[in-house]
Amino acid sequence: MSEAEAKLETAPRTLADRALDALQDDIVRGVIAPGTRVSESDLAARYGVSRGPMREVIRRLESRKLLERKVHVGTRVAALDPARLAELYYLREALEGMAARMAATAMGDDEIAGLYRLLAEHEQQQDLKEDVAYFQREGDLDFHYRVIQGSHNAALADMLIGELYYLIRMSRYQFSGVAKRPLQALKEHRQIVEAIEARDGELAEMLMRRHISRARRNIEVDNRPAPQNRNLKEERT
Amino acid sequence: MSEAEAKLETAPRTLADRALDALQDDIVRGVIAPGTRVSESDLAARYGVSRGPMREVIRRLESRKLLERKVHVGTRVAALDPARLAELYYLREALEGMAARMAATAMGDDEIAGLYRLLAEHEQQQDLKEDVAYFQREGDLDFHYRVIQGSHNAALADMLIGELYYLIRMSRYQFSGVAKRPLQALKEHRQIVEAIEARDGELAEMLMRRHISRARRNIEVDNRPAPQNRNLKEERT
DNA sequence: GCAATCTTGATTGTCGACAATGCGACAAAA
DNA sequence: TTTTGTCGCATTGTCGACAATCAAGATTGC
Repeated sequence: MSEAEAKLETAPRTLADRALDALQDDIVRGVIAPGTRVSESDLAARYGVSRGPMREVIRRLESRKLLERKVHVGTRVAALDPARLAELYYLREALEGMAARMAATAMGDDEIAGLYRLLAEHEQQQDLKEDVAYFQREGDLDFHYRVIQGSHNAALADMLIGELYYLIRMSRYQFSGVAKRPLQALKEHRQIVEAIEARDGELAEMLMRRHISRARRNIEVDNRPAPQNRNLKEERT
Repeated sequence: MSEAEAKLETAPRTLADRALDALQDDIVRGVIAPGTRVSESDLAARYGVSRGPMREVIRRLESRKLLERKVHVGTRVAALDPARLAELYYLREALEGMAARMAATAMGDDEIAGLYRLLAEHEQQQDLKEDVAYFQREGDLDFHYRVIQGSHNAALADMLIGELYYLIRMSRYQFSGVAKRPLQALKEHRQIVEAIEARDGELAEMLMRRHISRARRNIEVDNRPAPQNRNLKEERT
């Protein structure tokens, strides 16, 4: 499974670590609905630990913005309104753009070859046309993970994968309609890889930013819940 | 004091919160030297709390990368080698570039006026030429804080101010030679503000990125400790 | 003299109990 | 009927004690 995050066996895992993974997974996958109020005791009982470790878990997930806490009141699972999600996509645009730029100069030839192999896999799955949305969902993240890692910037990778992407993954379970333009997205992926192979950092950054910007606009028009004080008549006409 | 982060009085503060602020400040200001090994009991005694709240504090500072922890072994204060610091500046370049872009369209006229006032203050202090480095040090951060807030992107501001800037501030205490080009930096600040006033997001982003990129190159040549396996002769010639 | 093993000390991980705080229900008064 | 004050319960915040683990020094055998 790719969800294990490929941790080294040598790292000893504590009760809190296991509970962290379990709770995080339940939140990301929506097993615990967004906005749900959770109590320390309940969570502790649910994951078979005491309140001590569970408090640690809560603090860590709080700093990852997966939980929201009010002192002396309680904790609830984070809820992503479309506005907040759009904010996150601006973050992705900036950070992954930089990642693509750095990847163009820092990636080894073997890594680039791996990217091409991944791309080929996705294009083949695309031909099969079965469960496209799901494969594309995970495959898309795989692609982005690789580019991020390819930047060889540990701080950048940590911020993206260790903090931002949990929320992105959660949003994909919350708002189901994600991979609506898989063919176009795949083309854009290929363009990005080609720019990286050409060692053209500027181009790679620009393409990645456009790629993510389009994804953002896609979700923005998708869930258009509260047209605040704007008159829609003009557009409709 | 500006260090209080201007929190609302209504937010109740717990023991752990106070200990967090105190320890964080001691780490950022270098009162506890980078790399120092710290034990939970010692810290708990030092800040007058029990080990429970102190463990929470440690977990939170760990996620802010101010502490590094190994399970069953212990915790030590983060040490910033120049390479890691450069990584952080690439993050700043990406994120604050985006912040400047968004600020150009999102900032209100009053906020822009405030930016100009701040700029005027700094230029006046610059004229006095007394303790330039220190003023510039804090003033520089004030400027960047304002642009970040001006983006009106809560997630972006939170990531920059709530996570990245503690490390940046710490680096300024660790590597003393920071504000080596205050006049040039001030000119660049003014350019950025003018781009924001002109509502030119693209230009504001470009200028901010160049501004931070120059700061990065500045620290890179400053502390040049380990030229790994690169031959410097060609560049020197 | 050197290496492998054991023991010891300290530190972290975990747990249950107690104190402090906030929220909601209920009742009483306007 | 509405509002306000009070009470009680549930949840969080805090603490001290016990168990598990690791690092280092002492010991023993070769």
